[in-house]
Amino acid sequence: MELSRPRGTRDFLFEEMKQRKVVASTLKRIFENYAYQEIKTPIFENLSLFTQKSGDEIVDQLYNFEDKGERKLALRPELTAPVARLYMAQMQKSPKPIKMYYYGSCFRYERPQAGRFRQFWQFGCEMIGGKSPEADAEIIAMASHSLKELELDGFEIHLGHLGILRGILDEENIPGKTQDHIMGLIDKGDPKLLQEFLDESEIEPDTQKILYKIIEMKGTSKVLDEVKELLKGRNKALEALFELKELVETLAMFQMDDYVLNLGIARGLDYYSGMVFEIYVPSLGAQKQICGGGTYNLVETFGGEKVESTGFAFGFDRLMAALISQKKDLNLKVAAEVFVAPISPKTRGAAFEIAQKLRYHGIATEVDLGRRKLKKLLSYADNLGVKKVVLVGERDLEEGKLTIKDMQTGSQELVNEKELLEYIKS
RNA sequence: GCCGGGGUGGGGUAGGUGGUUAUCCUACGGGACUGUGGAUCCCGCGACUCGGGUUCGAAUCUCGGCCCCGGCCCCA
Repeated sequence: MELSRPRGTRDFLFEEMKQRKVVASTLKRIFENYAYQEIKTPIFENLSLFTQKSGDEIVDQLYNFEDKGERKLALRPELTAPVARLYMAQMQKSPKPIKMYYYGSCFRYERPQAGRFRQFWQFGCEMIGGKSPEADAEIIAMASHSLKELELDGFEIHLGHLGILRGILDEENIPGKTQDHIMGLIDKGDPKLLQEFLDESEIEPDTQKILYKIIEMKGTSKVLDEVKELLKGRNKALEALFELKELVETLAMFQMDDYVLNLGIARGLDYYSGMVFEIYVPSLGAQKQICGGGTYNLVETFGGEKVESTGFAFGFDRLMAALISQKKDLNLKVAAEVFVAPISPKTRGAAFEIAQKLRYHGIATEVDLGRRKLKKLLSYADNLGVKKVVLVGERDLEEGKLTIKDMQTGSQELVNEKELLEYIKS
């Protein structure tokens, strides 16, 4: 029998699960502080949900199958499309903006490597409707706030706007498909390939120069003025630039200044339309991106009424990898706070009574289930990391007392049975 | 899909020019030891990724598969 895990999957043991739980609950707390509400969608969807958006090519990158009713299904490769589907089906007439977040695993049929698995987790959010610089700013501020709360060091937020590049190309009457191809080349970050393509295209040399310059533009809000000069007379691109400028000004009101403007961000996706941002942790290596998002128009590509949305998702596993590599103290809980140890077989019954009492009062408690000797119990309790051991002895019980051992100091104290709860809680 | 490096008890490891019973730490089980024994000591359990080849003999050499690690492609 084959007992190994499928390729690209992982088991998470106690310690790792605790770390992941701490991080997930921190993110939940922050998102909820920004008035986002959690949703959950199915692990599998109709295959067409994903092919409609990204074309049939993606089929070889996802886990798809036919069920017994010959329905074509796929394990979800991401969560934006399912959320858009949910919105279309049930929320189109809900008051805007709709703010929701999700946490769940996604599946892609890819070659596993650093920071890349076949089952991976995304923690993200979508704000549907209510597009404004304020909305975009709040989202970016929330992403940044989340990482600060987790005390992640060395992350870089890169912020751009696709409307600038698209605007230039639109005004040159470049057809959509060609535009997508160019954006793809820009996203790759390989100047040679881009140049080769542009050389063969019919794009004016002047425009080409501007494109090259813009995708190199990085830095503080000063670059916006430089870009403005470059874009003289190109109204569509200027409009996008103005939007970005407004966003930058609004970010200042959200006390956000730790980002880099990067007009070379293209994000391979064709449904992104406006502001885009990505967050990197360079120390992670090849898969350094831990977050990506922006403004998009997905609902429209699904045939719904046009509504602008903004969203982003953390690559949860990469975020974990970054935090763990920085050895962040994640406030891990131990499995049990208290261990109840019968000193002799005769007090086992009393030990269960005490353990149940503690548990009903919300104290994580472990008790001897293996009829082991005291030495083993103390050793086990030590391994568990409990703070206190309640020693249940015959002689003490006769006087209505219990011995409580502090595992850190080794000191012991006799306590009245009735005062146990108070003593433990203090 | 491509390139490179790997895989030894539950966890972490030594051995690698072929040659007795495969090293050590830890964890686990038992005992010294039936109310303080979380210590110490003793005993025990437990592994060469899988399959083929070379060989009298393979953890070691060789070929292939699987999986892991790193990189490329891709990355919604």
